[in-house]
Amino acid sequence: MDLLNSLNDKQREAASHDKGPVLVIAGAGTGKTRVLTHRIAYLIKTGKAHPREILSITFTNKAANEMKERIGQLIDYNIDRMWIGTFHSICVRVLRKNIEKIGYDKNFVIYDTDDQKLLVKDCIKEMDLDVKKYNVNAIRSRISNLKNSRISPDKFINDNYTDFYLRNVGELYSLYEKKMKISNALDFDDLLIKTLSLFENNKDVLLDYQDRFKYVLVDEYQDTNRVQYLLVRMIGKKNNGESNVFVVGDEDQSIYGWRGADIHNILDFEKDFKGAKVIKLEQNYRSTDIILNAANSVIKNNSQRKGKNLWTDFEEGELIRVIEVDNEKEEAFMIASSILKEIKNDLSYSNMAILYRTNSQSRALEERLIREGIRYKIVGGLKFYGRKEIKDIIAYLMLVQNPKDNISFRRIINVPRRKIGKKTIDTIQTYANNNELSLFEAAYEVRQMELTSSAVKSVEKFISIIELLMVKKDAMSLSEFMQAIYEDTGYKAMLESEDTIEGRSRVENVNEFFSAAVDFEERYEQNTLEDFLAHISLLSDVDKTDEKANDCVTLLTVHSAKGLEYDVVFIAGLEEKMFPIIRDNDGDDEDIEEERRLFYVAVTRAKKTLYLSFANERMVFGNHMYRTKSRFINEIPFEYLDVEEERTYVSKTKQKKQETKELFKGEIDLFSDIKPKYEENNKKTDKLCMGDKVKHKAWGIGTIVQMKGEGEDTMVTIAFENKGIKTLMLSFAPIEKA
DNA sequence: CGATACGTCCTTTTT
DNA sequence: GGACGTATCG
Repeated sequence: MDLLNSLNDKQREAASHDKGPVLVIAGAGTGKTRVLTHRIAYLIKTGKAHPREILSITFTNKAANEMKERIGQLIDYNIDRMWIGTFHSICVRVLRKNIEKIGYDKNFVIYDTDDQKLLVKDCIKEMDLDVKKYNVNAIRSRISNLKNSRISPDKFINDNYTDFYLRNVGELYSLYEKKMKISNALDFDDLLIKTLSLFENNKDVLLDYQDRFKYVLVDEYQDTNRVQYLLVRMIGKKNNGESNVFVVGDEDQSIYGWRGADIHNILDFEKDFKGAKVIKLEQNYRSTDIILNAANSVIKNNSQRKGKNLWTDFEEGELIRVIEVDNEKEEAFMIASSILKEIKNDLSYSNMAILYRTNSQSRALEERLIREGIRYKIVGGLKFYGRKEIKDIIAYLMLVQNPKDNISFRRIINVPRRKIGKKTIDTIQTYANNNELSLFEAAYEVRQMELTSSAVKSVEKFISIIELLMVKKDAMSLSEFMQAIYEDTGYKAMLESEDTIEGRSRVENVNEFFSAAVDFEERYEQNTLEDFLAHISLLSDVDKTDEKANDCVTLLTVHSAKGLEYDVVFIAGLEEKMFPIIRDNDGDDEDIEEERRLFYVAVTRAKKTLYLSFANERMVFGNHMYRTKSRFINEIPFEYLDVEEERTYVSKTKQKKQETKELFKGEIDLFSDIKPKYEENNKKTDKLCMGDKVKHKAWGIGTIVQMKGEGEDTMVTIAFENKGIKTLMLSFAPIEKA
């Protein structure tokens, strides 16, 4: 069949497999997405399955969309009725239809990690516990772990009755669950767990889905957790003993153990699904021989693996460049310089990525990239949807969608200011707690509470605003409704009256959010408010990055980089305690193995060129900390490395650094056509000051609203008339006094 | 009630 | 070095 002609033998064997469970062990870059898309196309084209009989689970929505597209290119069938998406989005789909069967309202909302934290905080306060002893984040992740292990609050409390601290953790867990229920809200874990219990308690519902989905495919199987495994088994294993479960994964790329992912799911697949066929894909089509050998040498230090060895037909390629620097600023400098050098080799920015272990590393890199005029985009980190103004608008949306949502209620009852202060809110909260009501329900009975008449009036006014919006919701399209929210609540007036730099950039953000809603409306048929809310809360960081931002260097964590590839990859911060991250007193072997897998993932993102950098000193919380080279660099055989840079940096005197800077300066200037001469610019520092009008080459006229730093490090924030607020390095910005 | 001023904690990684 | 919470004052 010519559909499968372009595949190699192993890939074809997997794609054309008929009935029965299959585990495809697919090393990095061995074409697993090809196998998945071709398999689906094959199933449909040969008539083995109708699109609606296929359930395909991916790790991100982006991966789902790409797969859909690629299948569409392979065959000429309508595949809209196929289910493809992340575990979470598929569970939402199931729950929207069936959640009433397990005692929730259909209009439930999804709480993200921030919402969860607020809720945990509430619980700690309500139980009058010491905030210092009960760390919100620790409790939150503990609750998450317990939920995923399916340990109930009662059981946990009983098991730990003699331990004061743990017993309280159990009580917090219990209270948290109670509050979630009152708010008719589900957290990320609930989406999976509630689906599981729905299936367990309603066999008929489960049977429907078992019947429907003849073929179940799961990508990134190594990163599934216990609950996800159970879901796959439930839907995949039919009553007649048949199970057409097709999972693809790579135990060497299992990097979500901390989130409950269980590497044993993939290691034990053959036990779990009797008669499973195992197919190994070992030919890599991505990286050079040297990069691959380096990756292999590192990962073989792990014990928890099935074992495989990637190989390639590709040429040997370049040596891996190791860069040793003094600190994170120099690291950023060296990376930026190397990017500019690579640009010379006909590579574009979009072919390059900088990977790091923690999001906080992006700042130093970013500063340098701005300074060198290198376009970049950051995946994750400062999250658009995490901004106050966006969260506020979302809270309004969520409250109208589900009035029981207490977290959202609290968030916006006094934003914009409505003269409803802490005391009033506490009173409502107490009343709500005593009567087992949600805050919104309690607010209706505000007259029964001991409050001043003006407070009562303010609360009632707030209620009527929300009530009106609830009516409007059903009469308007999503985007119209969002506009109504913005105006009716007074939020728009609040932002516009602010008239500060931040205020204006908030207006811009809100507008951007609205255009995202319009976009959503046009793109999807299912485009109600609840669809939109589910959509935005389930987007992954990778999903959120702007595809349209063209020709940019990508900055992202190694976790976010999973599944992606670039010609040139920089891995930054390769120091002990950084990558691998080792927290003070736990030297768990399993943790180190996961870190090593993470490094393996990072290395195998590179197609042609790989840079590894480490700093001898790094700022942590504003303290200088000495660092040593990561063990992972030492695990790569020396013959694959080019450590020349090390010699450049043998001396740590300032003079030596100057020399290196000089060395790169000439090259940098070659490419910086938008960057005027450095010296000339430096003089601007003296001339310009706050409030001055300036003219920018690209952005036109603007006003300086902030200046930070001195001399060549001065940063200016300029409010442009049409282009918004930008922060620039004064010494490099193409601006002049207007 | 709300604005401002300082102290404390923190950081893995994300659906 | 920054987000967030508490203290203090207008």
